[in-house]
Amino acid sequence: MHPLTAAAKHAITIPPPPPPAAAASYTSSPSSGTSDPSVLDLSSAEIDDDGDGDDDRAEQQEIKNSKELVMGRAPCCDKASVKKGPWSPEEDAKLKAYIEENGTGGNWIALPQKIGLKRCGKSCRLRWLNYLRPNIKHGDFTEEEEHIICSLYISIGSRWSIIAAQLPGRTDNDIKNYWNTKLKKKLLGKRAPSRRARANQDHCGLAGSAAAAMCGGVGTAAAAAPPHQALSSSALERIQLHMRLQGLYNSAFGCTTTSSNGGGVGVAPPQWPKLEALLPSRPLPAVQPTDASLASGFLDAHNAARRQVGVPPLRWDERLASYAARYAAARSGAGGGCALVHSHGPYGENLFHGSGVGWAPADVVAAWVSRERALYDAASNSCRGGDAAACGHYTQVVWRRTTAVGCALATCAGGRGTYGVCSYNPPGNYVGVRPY
DNA sequence: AATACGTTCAACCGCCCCCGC
DNA sequence: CGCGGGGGCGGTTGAACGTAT
Repeated sequence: MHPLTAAAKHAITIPPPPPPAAAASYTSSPSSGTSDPSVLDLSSAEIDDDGDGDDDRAEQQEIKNSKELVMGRAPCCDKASVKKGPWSPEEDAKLKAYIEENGTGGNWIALPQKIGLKRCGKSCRLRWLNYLRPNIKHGDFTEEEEHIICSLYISIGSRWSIIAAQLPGRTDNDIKNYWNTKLKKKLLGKRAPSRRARANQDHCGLAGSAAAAMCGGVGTAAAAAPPHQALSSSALERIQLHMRLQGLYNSAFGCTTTSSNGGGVGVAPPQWPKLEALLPSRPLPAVQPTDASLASGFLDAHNAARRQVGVPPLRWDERLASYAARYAAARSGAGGGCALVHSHGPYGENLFHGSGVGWAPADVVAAWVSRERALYDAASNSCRGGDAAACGHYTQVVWRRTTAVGCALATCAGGRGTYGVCSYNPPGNYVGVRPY
């Protein structure tokens, strides 16, 4: 049994992330054959056997389509009779009025027929979710929103729906567009090649900016490899972007990522955030507990959760508390950005960031425990809903072999939020091991 | 003024997961 | 338990508009 790498210390059985996360996965695997995201498996998904995966995909799709025809599976909607393209104000009004009056009825496919819209149900769903539903925000992303998007993108990659869940009023589509058209360029400080330019680069056998870089002579293993062993261009682009972002992000937002330990190949992968800790704003008066109440507040909340699963209580450890306090101070300072980036220290670690001030220790622990407890499935020792990062805080809180905890709270620079750190010893969240 | 090039963003496509039967 | 259908999601496209030459 090996402990997880520092990067994954706080979470268990994280599903394979998209290539940006995999890009940072040059550390050795502590537990081969697992879903450990720190393993970049170049031997499988990203290798295109004949250098033209499109042909394979087309062939597979053809086979699939013929099967579907034989089996008589109905298409999502009759493409011949549905309207496509931009929505008219009349269509918008029809859809909005119906949903506001009746809801979706739990069946998007049937909805357009009910209201006489010549649209695919999926198109209606998208139009409602991305444009018509109430409280949608468009454009004008704030610096804090940019910060959250960048922090999460670096950690979890292009999981736009998860990122959108942390930004009330924003849609995944909006965030995706904003990232691709503005934020990525802002961070990289370069212009993406036009489609026309990309088309001109296709003679290299690869498309996209990473491939363009290779055509220009940037030496990489993939560039040197014969075409049939090349990584897909999108994967390479995301790997390259991810590596560059780790460095650039530090200067842009004052974040500390693993690349600061030496940078580039060989460093530990970036931290996977615990997403529920990015909580919406809660305007409360600033009431900082005394040191004693802070300790007992954290300890009591932890031990209440542990009692519920029959795990022995933790004791307060001043050394751990001091470690947590130093890191909280550094991270909440002007250069730290209050980013949810782990310290890579010797202890287990849960991080918290809430907007505004006035968060009590019990609130912080509740943010880790209250929802995540329901997400942890003891039978399978994994998080429900497919998001394996979703219950890592909770499993650390109730980790049986952890005996001591020390925590700290700090106010983010400019009073723009509260940052919390709990350090645990011995650390928990080992792959393949049940918390209790 | 005309054309080429770049940017934005709504919408579509297709894959995958989950749930009900 | 397997299958089919619906919903969710990420990737991609293309029209509209802006800017540079």
